[in-house]
Amino acid sequence: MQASSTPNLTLDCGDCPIRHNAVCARCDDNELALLEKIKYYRSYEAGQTIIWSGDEMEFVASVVSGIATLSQTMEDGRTQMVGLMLPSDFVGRPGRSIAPYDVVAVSDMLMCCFRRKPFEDLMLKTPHVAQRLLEMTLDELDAAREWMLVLGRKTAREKIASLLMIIARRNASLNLSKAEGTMEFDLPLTREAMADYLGLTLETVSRQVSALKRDGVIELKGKRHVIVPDFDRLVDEAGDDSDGGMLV
Amino acid sequence: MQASSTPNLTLDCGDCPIRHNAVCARCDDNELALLEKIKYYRSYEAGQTIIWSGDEMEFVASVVSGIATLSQTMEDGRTQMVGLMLPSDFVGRPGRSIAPYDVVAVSDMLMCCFRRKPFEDLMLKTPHVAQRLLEMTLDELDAAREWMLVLGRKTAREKIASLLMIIARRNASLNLSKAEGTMEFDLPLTREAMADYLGLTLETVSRQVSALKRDGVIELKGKRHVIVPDFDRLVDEAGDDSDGGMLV
DNA sequence: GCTAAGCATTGACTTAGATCAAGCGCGAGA
DNA sequence: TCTCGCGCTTGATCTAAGTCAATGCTTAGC
Repeated sequence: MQASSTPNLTLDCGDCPIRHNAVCARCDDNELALLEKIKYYRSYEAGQTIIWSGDEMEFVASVVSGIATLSQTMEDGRTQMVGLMLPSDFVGRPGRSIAPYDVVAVSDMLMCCFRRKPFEDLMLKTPHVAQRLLEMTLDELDAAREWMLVLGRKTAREKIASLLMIIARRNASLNLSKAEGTMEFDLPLTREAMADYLGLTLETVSRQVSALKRDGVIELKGKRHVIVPDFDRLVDEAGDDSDGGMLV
Repeated sequence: MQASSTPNLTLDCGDCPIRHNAVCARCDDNELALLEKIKYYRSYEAGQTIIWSGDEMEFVASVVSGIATLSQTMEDGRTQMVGLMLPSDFVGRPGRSIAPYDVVAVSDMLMCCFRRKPFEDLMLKTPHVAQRLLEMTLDELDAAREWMLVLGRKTAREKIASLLMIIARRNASLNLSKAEGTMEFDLPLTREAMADYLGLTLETVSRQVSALKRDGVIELKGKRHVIVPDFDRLVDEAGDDSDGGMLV
C-alpha cells in the first residue's frame, strides 16, 4: 500500500484552507516563505494506511482535508484508537524517527508534508512554528486526558453520547455555528472504528446507538447521518459536567 | 486547605535536583538567571489539594520532589486520574487561566513556582524554555495515549501489571539502573488511587494484586513494598508489545 | 434482476468486573 | 493497654458488556 504522491499538485499557502489553524498559523510572510519552499503534497485514499507503527518516519505533515485515525494494536489484535486527526492537525513529531502508532486514512485525504530534518532545522529559525506546535500539542494533551475519563469511567451509552457530542461540536465549529439546539451531521466512522475509539465491541456500539435512537436522543437517516434534536439532551446523556469541555 | 508557602526557602538553580530534566533543562546561564529571578518555592503536605478544577491558576510550577496526581471527577463522584506528576514534571499551562483538573499531593511535595504572566512573558524571550516545554508536552501526550490503550482495551490483571511496570521503570531511571531482572520498590499510591488511575474499583485492584502475588509475578513486603522477581514476566503480564514502550 | 461483499442489527448466552457486605491488621491517640 | 479508624482483603451476588451466531440492508459488479 503505497502513498500516492501527487507531485504536480500545488497550492499557494495564501489560499490554504488550514492557513490559520495549522502549525503555520502564527507565521509571518517570511516564515511562510521558508515553509512554502520545503512543503510538498501527498494524497491518500480512504482505507489506506499512511504510516505503520514502528516505521521510519521521513516526514511530518498537516492534514489539509479528510480524516485519519491514530491507533495502537496489541499482538492479539485488540486495538485502541488514540487520536482522530482532522484538517489542520499535525501528524508526526519533530525529533522522533520511529512512528509509535498506525495512521490510517478514514476518508480521502490531502496532506501538506515536510521532510523531517529540514522541518526540524526550520523550527529552530522560526519560533512561531514552535510556539504554535506547543499550543496544538497542549490542546491534544487536554483532549487525550478528556478521553481518558471517557474510556476509564463512562458507561457504553455515555461513551456513544460523548463521541457524538465531540463530532457535533467539531462540525459546528467548521460551520462557524454554535453547538446548541438541533444539529445534523454525518458520522465519519464505521461502527467498528467507533468501537475502537470507545473501547467497546461493535455490537455494543450498534445496540447503544439503537437505544439512543429509541429514546429519542438522536434520529438516524440511513446508517451514518445523525440528527440531534436537542444538543443539551445529548450533553446530558454524555454525563459531562456543565462546563461543556471548553477549556480556555 | 491552604498552600503552605515557604517564602524563606531558597535553592540555587545550580544545585537543583531537577536542573537537567525540568522545563529549565536547556537553559543557558543567562536564561537561568531570568528564571531564577521570578521563581519561588511552595511546599505541600501529603493529601493536600494543590489546585481545584475550575480554579483560577495564578502560577505554573515544576515538581521538585514528591508526587502529585491530576484527576477529573464527574458530578456523581466517578473519578479518573489522568496524570501522575513526578519530579521535573511541569504543572499548569501557559496561556490558560482556569485549571481543568484537580491536582492533589500524594506525598509531601516541593514545587518551584512561577507566576503565570511573568512566565509567559519570559517564554517569549527564552526559546529554550519553550523548546523544552514542547518536548515535555509531546512526551506527556505519548504517555497519555499509551494509557488510553490500557484503559480501553486491557483486562484488570493487565492493567495492574501495566501500572507496576511503569512505576518500576520510573524507579529504575531514578536509580540510573536498567529495568530488568529483580526489581524492588514502594507503591506510592493507595489501592483506591490505583483504581482511579486504572478505571477499576478498589476491590478489583486488591483482588488482582493478590492474584499476581499468588501466581508469583510479584511478592509483597507489607501492603506497599513490591518485589518483582522477574521484570520480563511482569512485562509479559502487561500484554505489551515487545518494544517496551520506549518510544524514541 | 441476481449475487456477493461489507456494514449493521438483533438475539441468546457468558463472563469479567462491579456492588454489597463482612472482617482483618496495624498505627495513632486516649 | 485498649480501641478507633483507615487501608486493605475476601466472599457472595449481580449486571453491563462481551461473545457467538443468525439475519438484514446497501451498493457494486455481472
